[in-house]
Amino acid sequence: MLDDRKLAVLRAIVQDYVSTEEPVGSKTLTERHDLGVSPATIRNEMAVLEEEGYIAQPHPSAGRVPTDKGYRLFVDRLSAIKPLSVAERRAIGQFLDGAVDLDDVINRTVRLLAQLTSQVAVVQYPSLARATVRHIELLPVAPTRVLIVLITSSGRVEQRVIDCGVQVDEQSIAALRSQLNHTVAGLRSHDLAVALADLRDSFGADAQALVKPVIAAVLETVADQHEERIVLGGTANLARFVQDFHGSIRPVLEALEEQVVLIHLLGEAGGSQPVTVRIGHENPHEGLASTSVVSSTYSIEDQAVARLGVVGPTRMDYPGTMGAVRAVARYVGRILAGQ
Amino acid sequence: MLDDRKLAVLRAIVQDYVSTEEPVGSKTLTERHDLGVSPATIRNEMAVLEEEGYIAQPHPSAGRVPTDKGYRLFVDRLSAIKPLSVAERRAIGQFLDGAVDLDDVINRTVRLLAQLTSQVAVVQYPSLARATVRHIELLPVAPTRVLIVLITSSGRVEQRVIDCGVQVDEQSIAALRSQLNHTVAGLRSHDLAVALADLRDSFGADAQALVKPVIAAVLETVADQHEERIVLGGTANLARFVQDFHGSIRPVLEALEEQVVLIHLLGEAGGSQPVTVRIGHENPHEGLASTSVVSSTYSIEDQAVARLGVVGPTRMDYPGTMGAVRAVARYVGRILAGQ
DNA sequence: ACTGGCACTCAGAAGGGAAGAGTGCCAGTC
DNA sequence: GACTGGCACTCTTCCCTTCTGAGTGCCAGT
Repeated sequence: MLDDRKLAVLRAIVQDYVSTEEPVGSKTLTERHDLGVSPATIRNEMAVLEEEGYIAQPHPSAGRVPTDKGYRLFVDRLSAIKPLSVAERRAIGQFLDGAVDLDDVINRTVRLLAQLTSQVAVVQYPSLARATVRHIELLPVAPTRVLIVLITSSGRVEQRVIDCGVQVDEQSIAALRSQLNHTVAGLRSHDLAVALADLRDSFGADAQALVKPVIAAVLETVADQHEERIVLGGTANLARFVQDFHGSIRPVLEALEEQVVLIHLLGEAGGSQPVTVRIGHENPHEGLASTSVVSSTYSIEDQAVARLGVVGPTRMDYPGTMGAVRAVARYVGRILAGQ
Repeated sequence: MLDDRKLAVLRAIVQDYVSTEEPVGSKTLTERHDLGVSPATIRNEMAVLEEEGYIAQPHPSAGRVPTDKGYRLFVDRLSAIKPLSVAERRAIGQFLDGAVDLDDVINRTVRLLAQLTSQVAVVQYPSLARATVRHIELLPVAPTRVLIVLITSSGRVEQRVIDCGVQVDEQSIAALRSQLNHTVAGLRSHDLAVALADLRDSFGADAQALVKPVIAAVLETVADQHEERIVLGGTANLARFVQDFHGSIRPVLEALEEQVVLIHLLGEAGGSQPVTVRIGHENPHEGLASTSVVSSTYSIEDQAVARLGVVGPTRMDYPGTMGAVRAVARYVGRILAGQ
């Protein structure tokens, strides 16, 4: 359907539009790119591209602008991820190496990504579900209340206070703690659930007032996918793209404030590609219809644990952004593995 | 210097400007407010107010707009904090009552404040320095590494991993843990530092490899004022005030992204007033020169622990915002005390 | 299949009143 | 002496028109 020259024209349009922010016409296109044909020929090609829905005209006598479909084709077939420069890579490494703990790594990552891409960065904390439980701590904080602290292999700490209803003594808490830790060691999600259920049933009826809520809370914490923590940074960068968002960045800011939206934003692990791109309306949320999300999974010791990415206008530098996201994802995984 | 009528005029100007978003002239002023005199008289009063620096003209033939100084006078002498309606109070209570833990309380608070005031909300986590340490937990996470978890009376959990350099055994960790907990019980900042130093010296030379870094880390964590966690919400509301910020909300968003700025933003406990207001240039940061910050301390069981507030354009409804901030601060303290 | 040329369209800039809001000042009134 | 009505003046804002330039589609010619 689309011969090589049409693809070359589309590529040129995307590149020009991204860098100039202005609809691109046939004449400027031939001037800036060595396509070897005249504007008139380009016009014919453009007419076809428009008919097929890859480009569009903002108004009748303006140049062309890529559509979501056009960007999609560009990302899939017309461009390659652009590796970062050596200097950039070194800067990333140095910046992340200074981190002292998990929180610090995540915070630094989000700032780094935002700065590197001049866009909004989103970083998810390493997932509980895929991590193993390293330790469970139980602490009485009031006569009937127990604080549960859960430490995972990814260094994440989850806490929760439960109320047992009845008075609980230090001794039974200590007993339960040691049993719990013995049971959970190294287990992942499903196996953990089974093992904990067994453990719960092994306690006598008198201990259930304590054991039952504690184990329920542990299971809930582990299973609770909704508790995914996500950190956002670089929202100020949005201000540079007011025009791309039809004059108001409000809907975008609103979407980014909803935790639920954020969680779905980064999407699922995208099969074989290292970097996933969601363009415009491919995004799940209305307010993000004119944004694109470039995201990637990061892994700790070959275990995919979470995702990170950036949100920007559909008119973004895809190759560069993809390169930055990929590079940062790799480094973060490496840093976290070392901790 | 300023007689009652001039004050009445200033009050009317502030109220009108806040509600209409437009410079207010002498004629409209007499139409909307029952000042009992003609526009010409008002004009004379306005001329004086302008000379004194309470109001200004955006351009020669426009109406008047309050200056920072004008707002200041309005807040200090011309208005009273507006209590929330019963319905609003009930809504606050219900919304916050649903919170399950500290994180949830803080998150709900920030959302609540943002929605209630239609502005950007800022909430600080209860301060470590003023809280007592409820429990310290030590967990070996690797041969030479120990995870320190610190639980404060305000329900906050701080974590840190340290590397002792040498291999440490479970037994000495357990011993140190029980000693630590025995020592810190109920102590606040300064006393805690002294007690911990004593404790450290009481250990033998062979144990110092473990004891020294652990105690140092505990002290650091407790003393570290910079680690104040602050949560932000409702930034989307900024978009509504683009005009107030000379066309770009970028500097504001940037300022709000800097942790350091945020920490200084809420300011210090403001003496006797329940609610502190910082207007325009009174703010410490350049980017916030056309915003005002309304903040308040919140207390847990009469112990002031942290602050919360909102950031909005200087052209804001001060009485209403102050009422909302005060009410939320009270409720949060109450909720946290109950947990 | 490509190109040059031409007529056409339309957004956006530039210019020019006209309207409207607001001001300062002054002379007159209570 | 304080207040008011009136008046001349100053600006912004809005709307209208005009003009320019970029860009298009189409067609006949190479």
